[in-house]
Amino acid sequence: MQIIEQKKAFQQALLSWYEAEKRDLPWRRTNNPYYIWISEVMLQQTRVDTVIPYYERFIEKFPTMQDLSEAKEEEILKMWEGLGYYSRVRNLQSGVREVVETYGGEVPNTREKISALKGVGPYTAGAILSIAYGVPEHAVDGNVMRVLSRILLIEEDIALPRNRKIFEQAVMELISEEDASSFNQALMELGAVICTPNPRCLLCPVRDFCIAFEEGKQQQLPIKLKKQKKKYVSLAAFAIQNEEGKWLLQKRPGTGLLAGLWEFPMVELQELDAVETFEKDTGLKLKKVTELTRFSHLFSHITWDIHAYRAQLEDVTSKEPLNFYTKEQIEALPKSKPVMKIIESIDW
DNA sequence: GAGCCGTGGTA
DNA sequence: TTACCAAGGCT
Repeated sequence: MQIIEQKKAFQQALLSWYEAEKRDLPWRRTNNPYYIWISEVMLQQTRVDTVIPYYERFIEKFPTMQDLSEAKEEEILKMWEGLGYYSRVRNLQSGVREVVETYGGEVPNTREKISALKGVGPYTAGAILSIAYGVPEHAVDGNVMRVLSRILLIEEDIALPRNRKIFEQAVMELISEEDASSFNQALMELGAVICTPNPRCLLCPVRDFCIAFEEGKQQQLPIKLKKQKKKYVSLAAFAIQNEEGKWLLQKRPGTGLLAGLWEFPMVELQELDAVETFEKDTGLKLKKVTELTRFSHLFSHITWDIHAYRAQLEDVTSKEPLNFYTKEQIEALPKSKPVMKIIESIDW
């Protein structure tokens, strides 16, 4: 394989470009393994521009692992509000607690130990090891698979998990032992700004090493076959006020979609009328029902069609205790995007 | 291994 | 508007 023979030249071209062109990102100004860890978790399936303000606020609120360890779930969810994939922050806290308790507050520096931490998979383990500690370990994400599939003309389906090891082995062949941190970040940076899905090959620092470019196949790579079908769910949400003007809110279950976030009571609609379905499902009686808004919210795998209503309770005596909150209290609770959209439609 | 788990940007 | 994407991991 010709690129292996030119390994040193490839490394130099890539690293020189990275040193000259790399973006000035907050987490590139530190080697603190805890901060690198936070950034890597936030960056999972999430764009750099989105992450930056969350990262800044998070390390300001929880500057040390001790601080994060002692935080309440409500606090950490609030700091994650709007970022998505909320289990990430619970797993992060769980992993940090384990480091504090088991490793004396020192993030371990071997793949085996660090991979055992909650929320740390093969990519994040390699990223922390190489970026924070300089360990020459692979950190294969979507960028790296796209970049290497082109440079090495790897035509295996990157949607299949078992093909990851092809790319991990390739990185271990090519990685710079002297600067594993910059090498791994450079591959990702290249994928983020040059070797994008629509590649800008004329600006590429390693064009001369790219087999796909040589053969004009860069647009056809990477091969990604799997595509998911979406589910559609129709929901009715009710913003219900009591006599004091407070609003009925409930917390979602601790696992699953939008786990632990707060929302107005919702029911899934089949054929029945929204009010009828709600009263049947909850045992509550509504009055003064008016329509608030209707919109769709797209998740990665589900589409919610939400009908939102404003209402009051006909019968305040309920078997279960109902919790009502003021506008100020609601603003302080962690909420999902759909809920925030409903709130925006309310004429307070 | 396939499905689940958010959100915002982009063509 | 639709579809796909973006520094993945868990079950």
